[in-house]
Amino acid sequence: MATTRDRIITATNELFRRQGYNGTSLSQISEASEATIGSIYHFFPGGKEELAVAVVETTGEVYRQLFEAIVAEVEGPADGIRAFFAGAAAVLAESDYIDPCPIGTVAREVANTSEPLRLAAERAFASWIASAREFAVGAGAGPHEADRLATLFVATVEGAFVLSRTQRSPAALEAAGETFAHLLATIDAAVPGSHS
Amino acid sequence: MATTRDRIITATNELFRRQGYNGTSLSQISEASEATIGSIYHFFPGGKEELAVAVVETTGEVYRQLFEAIVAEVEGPADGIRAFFAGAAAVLAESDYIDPCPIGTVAREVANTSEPLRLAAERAFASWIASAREFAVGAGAGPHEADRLATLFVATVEGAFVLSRTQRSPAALEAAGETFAHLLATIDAAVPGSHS
DNA sequence: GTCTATAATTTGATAGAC
DNA sequence: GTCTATCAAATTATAGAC
Repeated sequence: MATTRDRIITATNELFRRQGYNGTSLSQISEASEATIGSIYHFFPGGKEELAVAVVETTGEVYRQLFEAIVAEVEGPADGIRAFFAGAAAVLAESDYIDPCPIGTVAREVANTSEPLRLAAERAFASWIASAREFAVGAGAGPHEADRLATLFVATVEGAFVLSRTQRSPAALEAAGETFAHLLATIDAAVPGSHS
Repeated sequence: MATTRDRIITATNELFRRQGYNGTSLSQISEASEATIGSIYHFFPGGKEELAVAVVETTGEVYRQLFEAIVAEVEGPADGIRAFFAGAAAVLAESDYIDPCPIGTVAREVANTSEPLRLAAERAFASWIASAREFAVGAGAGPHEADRLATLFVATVEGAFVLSRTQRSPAALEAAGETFAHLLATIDAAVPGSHS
């Protein structure tokens, strides 16, 4: 059975996915989590901002593990990446195009107004990039190429979420999946940066 | 001299870039635009939502023209794309990493709560994709490949904005620029979709 | 077209009983 | 740990004089 703290984080995560940080009120969180405002402040004395940091940290870790699990269970890096984007597209369509990732939304909203939240989002992205970098190295990329591919991968995932969600179509995620699979399959030619 | 309506749109655009839609209040817009709340409702009777639609439409058109101007003045598609991403990185760093594009932020915030705003963002993205598609065709892509590259291009731009802004580093935009220039330079091999 | 005044509601946050 | 009651401030929006 979920603890109160977990219920609050889960409910906030889902509300952020639909409405973002500023669009979600504590009263909504209280109602959705079946916890009183007093309980929320008991677990997160810093209020909404501290709660949001916890949500970003939790989600960042969950998604990092999810990425690693998906690509690990498929043979070959190109097919692993393909499976990842295909899975994301399926989840998005099933959820009626609710944002899969609250971190990107929150980051864009508050990067200039809340430094603790910006840093939490930066840490989450950094952990994804580190994970993707390892994956790229396993696919044959050199350290420099792996850096670049990993950074671009995370950016592409976030961007494809924005587009697919707005268009209510998996097209952007599909385009990203196919192109990235190709980049991994032709890894030496794909990244021209080794001579720069 | 700028009309009151233009001042309101410009000020709102800049506030959305820093704080997003829900994080920006009408009183802030009133102060920044030096127009009273009454004037705002005079020009936008539908209130904040109608104003935001106008901001998204205006910004979408401005950026479409900007993209076309940048790639037109450089020789060769690969270098044109490189110039585009390099320019975006420079603007971002100069502006202390304020979001270059309010549309992506607003789209993510309200895609599930305001259909008029979601549709405005979708139209803006569609116009960019159409412009990029023409560019890809000019670079030698077939119609199918051009569709895919153009969609991925817009997604990559948006995603690189999220990452560069959160990381306060141009790395993501640079990675996107180099990889996209390469994709355009090797256009037949880059998009494996023609046989699918 | 611009202004002030204000209505009605909601916000994030706190205090203190239990 | 959970609850209710409440605060001060801010929110979108409207009315009506000028």
